[in-house]
Amino acid sequence: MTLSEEDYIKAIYHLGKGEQAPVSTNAVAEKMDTKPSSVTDMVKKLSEKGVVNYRRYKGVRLTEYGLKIALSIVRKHRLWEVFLVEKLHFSWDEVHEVAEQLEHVKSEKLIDELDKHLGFPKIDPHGDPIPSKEGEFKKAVKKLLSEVLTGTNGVCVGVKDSSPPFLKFLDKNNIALGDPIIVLEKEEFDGSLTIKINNKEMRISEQIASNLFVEIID
Amino acid sequence: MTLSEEDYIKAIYHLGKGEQAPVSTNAVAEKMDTKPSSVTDMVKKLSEKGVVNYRRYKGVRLTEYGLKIALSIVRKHRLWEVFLVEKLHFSWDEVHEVAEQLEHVKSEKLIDELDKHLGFPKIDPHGDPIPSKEGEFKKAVKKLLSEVLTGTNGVCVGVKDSSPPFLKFLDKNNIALGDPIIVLEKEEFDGSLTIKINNKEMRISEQIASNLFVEIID
DNA sequence: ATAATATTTTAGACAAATCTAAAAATTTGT
DNA sequence: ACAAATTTTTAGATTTGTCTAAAATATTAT
Repeated sequence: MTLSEEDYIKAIYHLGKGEQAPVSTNAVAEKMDTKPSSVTDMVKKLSEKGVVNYRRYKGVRLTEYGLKIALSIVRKHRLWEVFLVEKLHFSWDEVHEVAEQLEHVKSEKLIDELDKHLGFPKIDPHGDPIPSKEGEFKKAVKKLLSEVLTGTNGVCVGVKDSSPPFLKFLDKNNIALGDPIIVLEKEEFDGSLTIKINNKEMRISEQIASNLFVEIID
Repeated sequence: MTLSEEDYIKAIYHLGKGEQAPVSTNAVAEKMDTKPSSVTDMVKKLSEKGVVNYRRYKGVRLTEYGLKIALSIVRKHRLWEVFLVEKLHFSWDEVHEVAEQLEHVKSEKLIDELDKHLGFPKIDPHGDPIPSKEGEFKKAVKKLLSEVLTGTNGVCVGVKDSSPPFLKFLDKNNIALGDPIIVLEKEEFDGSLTIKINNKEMRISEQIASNLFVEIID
């Protein structure tokens, strides 16, 4: 697969939400910042290679083979994102464009070893799940922080209460959307939590925890 | 710079030994596994961009600007090689083709942080020096292991005594050419050394050390 | 149902990087 | 020094991925 082909496969995958729905030429063109006619050309080529099913004017869908390729690219992309954040101190919003380049590097051993080096993470810094080598992955689920089990890894993805005092609290404590979070301990007595966020441990009250949404792997 | 341009720049750099000597079209073609006519075309383009000096039939040389680019590519290549060996357990002979891909990833922060993550190494797993961000680097020097200072990082590059018993000894102890080596301690009494090789500590006699050449940074 | 609108495809052109075959310049051998 | 051999360049073609403009198909609104 060439660079360009891989980019198209990924775009079709992401637009296909899961995978099934056929994706329109225009949608792909917009996502890839290119022209619909270019998409038509590429999609024909991918179809000949057995990567997508395509009928003219009817949109395009990944085949099973194409889905496998897409998942392996997504896996690489997300593992590299974890690497950049955990090992190289990138912030979660800086990683995308670099991972976009790294995901195209071809070496099975590289990815296997990177996975091991990172401790086989199941979730990336944006809270999205990382497909296994075999292309399986769990869906991410949104829960209130107060409802997750001790030991859970997740990512902050939203607030229930968006009042200024609460937002100010988050800001003051350096908690931002997209931050990875781990629940280390739950205090039975008052429902307060010890969490690790941005590599810093802190304790938060049940009130706070029940107003913060996190995305976790089910 | 495109992928292809970067590959040509690197080839011209390596063939130029240091940098100065003009490099023949044929030599570049052979190194890049392409045809001389393709080299001529590319070299014209690089010349227009100010990367090389080129006069037809006279060969090609990097400009100062071109040299800077070459050194930044070499720096990236060698830092990735260190990463692959030290963090991902690649052996020194597996790293090249993967580093060849990684070296093209564009992100200044990525390389700065990688450098930091690796502890600012000065030498790659093949014993070649790593240029600094500013494009400076020390020359590698070949010495007998017995002559280097405690704490030195180096790479096995040859033997003085190539008799079967000595080679058998190296083999039995898993010491091969290309292996990275660190001198941890020198025993004054008998001149024996404690070294770390292949991530394993071992003690070797002065006799052995004075028959093994290592490449180090001066 | 059909006209207007929007989407998608086709046809033909272009730039980048490569190739082959032939021409031009350089180097070598005597 | 000059013919032969070698190296290098030119000219023209090819492939990949893209583009524009026009034609074909599908969708929508009345």
